Amino acid sequence: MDLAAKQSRQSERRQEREAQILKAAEKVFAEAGFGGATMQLIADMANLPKANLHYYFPTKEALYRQVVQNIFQFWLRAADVFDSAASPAEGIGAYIDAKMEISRRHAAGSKVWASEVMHGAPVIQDTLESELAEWTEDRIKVIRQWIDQGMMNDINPRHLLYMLWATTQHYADFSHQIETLNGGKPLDNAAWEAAKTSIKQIILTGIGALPSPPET
Amino acid sequence: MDLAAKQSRQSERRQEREAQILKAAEKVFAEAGFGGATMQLIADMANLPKANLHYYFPTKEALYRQVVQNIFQFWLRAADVFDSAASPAEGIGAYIDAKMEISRRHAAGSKVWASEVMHGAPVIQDTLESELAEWTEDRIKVIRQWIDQGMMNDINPRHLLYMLWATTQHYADFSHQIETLNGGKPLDNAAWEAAKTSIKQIILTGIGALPSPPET
DNA sequence: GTCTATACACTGATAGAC
DNA sequence: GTCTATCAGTGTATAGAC
Repeated sequence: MDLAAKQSRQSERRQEREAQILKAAEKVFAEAGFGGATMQLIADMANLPKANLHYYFPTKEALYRQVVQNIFQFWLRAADVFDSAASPAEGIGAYIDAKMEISRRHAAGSKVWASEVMHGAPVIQDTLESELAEWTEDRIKVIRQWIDQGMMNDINPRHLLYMLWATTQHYADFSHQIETLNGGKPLDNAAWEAAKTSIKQIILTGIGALPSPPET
Repeated sequence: MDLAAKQSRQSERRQEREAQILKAAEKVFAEAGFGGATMQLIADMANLPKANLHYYFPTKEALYRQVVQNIFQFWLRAADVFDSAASPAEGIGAYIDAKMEISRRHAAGSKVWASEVMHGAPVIQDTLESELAEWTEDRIKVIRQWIDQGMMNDINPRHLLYMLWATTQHYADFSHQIETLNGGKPLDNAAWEAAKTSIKQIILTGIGALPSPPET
């Protein structure tokens, strides 16, 4: 076996380990917060000796930084549906569906992001100022176009975006409260569908993006 | 001076100190999380020696517990406007205004609450199961009545409540992100009014609680 | 590359002088 | 009642054996 192949195989093993650690770290950071999480807890969850973590990630903060960055990139990729839509009902509806699916499948990541922002974004402030700000301005332009074309009411695009973020991420960040109010059980398929339907009904009706509001 | 008066004066001083410590603790817990907060940081912010904290609150957890309980009682009291309303537009509109005012004036408290829930509500689980569950069921009944009386569309009351909580608390819990997207400055009076107006416009229109949707 | 043992800093909490 | 000095425990990070 030549050197390149050997390096490649080692690189693969390394990436597997890194992914394994990142997955465990995401869960522990979500459950305990940055300060409450310990390298010992993460190591136990990843089935590795504590010291090995420092071999793959030099410091606790570097590991945390990687977790948060991964989540943010995930958010961004999932928002592509917004642009390719022909109408606000289609674009915003698909965006709500996509974000709700993320809240269901990646609740831990959403919680880490929320915690990071709540504590003043100590490690992703630059990302907020550059990438998120840019993304937001672009989406505001799309919404403005829809308004100008008479496809929806004249609402404030920025606050509409905040409402979309808040409402969808609430089902991840406050999942424990929602479960408690659901009799201690996670929402089942029907309940998740009801949530998506309710959100879309209220918001799409609220911004005048539906042909005729339901007169049920 | 008799004994009762002396005890009363001492009790007053003690309550002042406790309030002083609780205020500092709320801020530190909000900024750093439970694990990231230290008794030293709280003592510094309250201008007291570290050991004195243990004189008023036996443990760090007891102090934290008191902070969270105070916040929850605050939430509950501020929600009275919901019941005394004659219509959904009036009741829900006033509830949105009240919750947005809390998000503006008590952002730190809202963050501590959010963090507590995100981490699985280790200290207020019983409160969630009893007081919050009861409050929620009562409000759902009020909304159901409004629907039955034809004053609003047939939407899912529970998910409407979650949307109201998510949207209003977002302005407190994600205030740092919102500030960053606002050019690094806090929202001014006009921006807060715009937020309240946008939320009420979308939700009240969305649930069919307004006489005629704005055709702007 | 991997893991054991350990260094060093810091935390929550307390004992005891005032 | 208040504060200084200190303890015991724990956390991150690393040195060094294998």
